[in-house]
Amino acid sequence: MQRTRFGDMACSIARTLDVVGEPWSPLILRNVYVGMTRFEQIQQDLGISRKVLAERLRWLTENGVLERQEYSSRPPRHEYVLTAKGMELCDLLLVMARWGDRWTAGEAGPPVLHRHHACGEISHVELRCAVCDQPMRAADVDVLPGPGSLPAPSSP
Amino acid sequence: MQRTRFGDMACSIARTLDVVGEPWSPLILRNVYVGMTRFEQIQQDLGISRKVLAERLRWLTENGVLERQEYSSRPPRHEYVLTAKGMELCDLLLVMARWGDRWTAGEAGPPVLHRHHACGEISHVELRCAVCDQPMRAADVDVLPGPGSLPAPSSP
DNA sequence: CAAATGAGTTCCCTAAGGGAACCAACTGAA
DNA sequence: TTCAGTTGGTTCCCTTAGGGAACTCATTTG
Repeated sequence: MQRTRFGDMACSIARTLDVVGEPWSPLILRNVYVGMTRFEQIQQDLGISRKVLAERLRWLTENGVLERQEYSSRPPRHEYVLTAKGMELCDLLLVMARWGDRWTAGEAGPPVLHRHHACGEISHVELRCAVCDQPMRAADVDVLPGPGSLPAPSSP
Repeated sequence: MQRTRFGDMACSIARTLDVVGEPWSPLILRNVYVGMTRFEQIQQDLGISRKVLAERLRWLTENGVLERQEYSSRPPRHEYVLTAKGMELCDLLLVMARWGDRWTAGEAGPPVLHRHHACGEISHVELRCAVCDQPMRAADVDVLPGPGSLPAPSSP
C-alpha cells in the first residue's frame, strides 16, 4: 500500500505517529502495559493477524519502545516489556482513554477505570502547564515555530 | 486491505483509534488546529493523496470531530473547522508532540513551541490527576475493569 | 511416542493508499 | 466572449499492506 513515511517530517506529532501511528500499535502497547506481554496472548486478545503482530512488535522493538526478553531459555520463549521510552508513550494511552470515555463511551460508562497510586482514587488525567500548573488544553496555547523547524543550518 | 474495525471494542482507546487511528488523521487534525482549514492547503502541506484526504475529512466530519463550513457561497467553497469534540482531541496532539519532542527531536530541538495563554510562557503539557493534582503518568496508575466492560446487561 | 505450547513465518487474497488525470462551478482578465 | 485559474473534490489504475489460515521449529508434558 506504499505508505508515506512520517519519520522525516519536521513535526514531533508526525515522528510520534511514525512509531505508533499504525492503528494496532497503541492497542499492542496497551496490552503490554497492562501485563499482557506474550505473543499468543496479545494475538488472541486483539484478534490481530499473527503476521501483522510480528511486524509491529519488531518495529516497536527496533524503535526502543519495547524490549524483547527471554523468560525461558529451554524452550526459548520471549516476552515484550516496556522501556522507559515506551512507558512514557503509554501516557498517550491515558489521554486517548480519557477522550474515548468522554466521547464514545455510551450508557455503559467507561470500560476501564484508572486508580491513581498517589491518592488511591479512581481518577483520570488532566493536562496542566509544566510552567504555571494551570490547565493547558489545546485551546489554551499558541503554536509557534521552534528551533527544529529551521530548514537547514547554513554552513556553506 | 480489509482493516479490522475498532469501534465496537469495549475499550476507549480502541474507540478513539477508530476515529483518529489511521495515520493521517492526527496530522489533518493538527493542520486544522493551527488554522489550515482548506482542502488544497492541507493536501499540499501534508503531501497526502487527494483521495485519502477526502475520505478522512468525510470520516472526521461524520464522527463529529470536524465541521464542514461554507465560507463562500458563489463559488461554493468549504473549509473544515474543529468541533468541541475535535478540539478536545487536539489535547492528544499536545501529548504526542511532547513525546516526539523528548524522544525523536534531535540536535535541532523541537520543531514547534507551545505558548500557554494563562502564563504567556513557552511550556509543555504535564499529566496530572483530576482528583489530587499530583502527577499522573502511565506508571502511576492501576487499571481496573469499569462498568462499560461488562459483557451485557442480564435482562432475560 | 503423541499431543500441546509458544512464537513466529509463509502463502494467498482482498482492499486501502498513492498518484495522476479528470470534473464542476465559478471568477477575473484579455 | 472566451479562456485560464482556483477550489474542492472524484475516478482510475497500480502497488502493497492487512487478514487469515496453514505450516514450522523447539521443547515439554502425558
